[in-house]
Amino acid sequence: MPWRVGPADRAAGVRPDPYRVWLSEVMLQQTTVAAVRAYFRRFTELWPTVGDLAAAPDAAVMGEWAGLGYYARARNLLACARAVAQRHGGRFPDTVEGLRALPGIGPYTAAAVASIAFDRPAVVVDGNVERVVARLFAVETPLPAAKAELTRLAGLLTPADRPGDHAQAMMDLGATICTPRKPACGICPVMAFCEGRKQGIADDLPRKVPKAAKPTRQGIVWVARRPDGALVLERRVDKGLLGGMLGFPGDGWDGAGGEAPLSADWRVVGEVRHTFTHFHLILSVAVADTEAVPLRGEWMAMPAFHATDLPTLMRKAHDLAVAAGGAHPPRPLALEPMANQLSHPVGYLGQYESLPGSMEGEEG
DNA sequence: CAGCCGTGGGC
DNA sequence: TGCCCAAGGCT
Repeated sequence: MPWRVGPADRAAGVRPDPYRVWLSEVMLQQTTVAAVRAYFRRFTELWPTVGDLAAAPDAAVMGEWAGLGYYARARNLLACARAVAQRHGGRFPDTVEGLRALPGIGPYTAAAVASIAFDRPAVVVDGNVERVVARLFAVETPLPAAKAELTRLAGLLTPADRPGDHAQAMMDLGATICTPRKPACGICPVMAFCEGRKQGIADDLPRKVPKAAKPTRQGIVWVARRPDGALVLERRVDKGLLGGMLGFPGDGWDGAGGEAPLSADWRVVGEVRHTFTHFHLILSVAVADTEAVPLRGEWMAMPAFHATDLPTLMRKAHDLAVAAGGAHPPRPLALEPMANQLSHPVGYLGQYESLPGSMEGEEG
């Protein structure tokens, strides 16, 4: 990833830019590297410093985050940037405690930024580290109950020397070798010390409590289309599902209830299926061609609004509604590819700076 | 502290 | 195709 500092620079005392480390760590919360890469590039192009981000309009940041998910992260990202700019003079705190006090920065992100950006000996525990440590010490207690014990054990491994490199090495080990399924124990640099492998249970660790089944909800969104291509959209409240994001007015599929945003000849043109973290959704998409003034939301059109500003569920509804013909067939809109379809995974092995044990000194 | 909160890729 | 999953934080 672009925030990484090469061995020569690191030897010269160069540390990664805390802003870029923080931004990438927030984006990587519960999100894959492949999905993050294009977003990280775009954000740092638009807003090279935390001050630039702090000065950005809410709608611009939410629109750029669209498609990445967990939208509270984007709201907290902006709140954090503004706090750093206004209360810390544009510099990130260089301690775990200082970082932890900022919005959207929890135990993991505080430790990661303190460790990677400031070389503090913080104990960095993400899902990768939990897995690596559970296997190394053959911890059979299921998560999340095992969390405290895994953190304690991870602390035993954290060195005073080069803690930032250690943290990244642990996470890289989990991402590339000590993987959730079919770990590559044969090429693991620490296989000799792995109690899980010795006991033949590494593949099954860490154990986790089974998750509840997802219910299926149903609902509808209304897509009002104007002859000039404008659509009726509304900004969702800053909490809950898709909070703070643009969307089409909908009914009670999210529990809020509601009616069509305006009176018109609504036609259901199809349905969209989407799965959220804790439920499946079957969403009917109704379309009407009208120029009426909406009771909810407002008419929006390019360039102020772009389809890529929508979260994925709404993007699906948008694409279906725009593709559906009507009394006033809209001009064909060029559907831009979603940003995260432009990125491709690349191997991490070439980026290793160091790993404990046999991979020490191996450079990319 | 358990529930809430997205998404796309792998199998 | 459908199910399962993965680099947290907030309340």
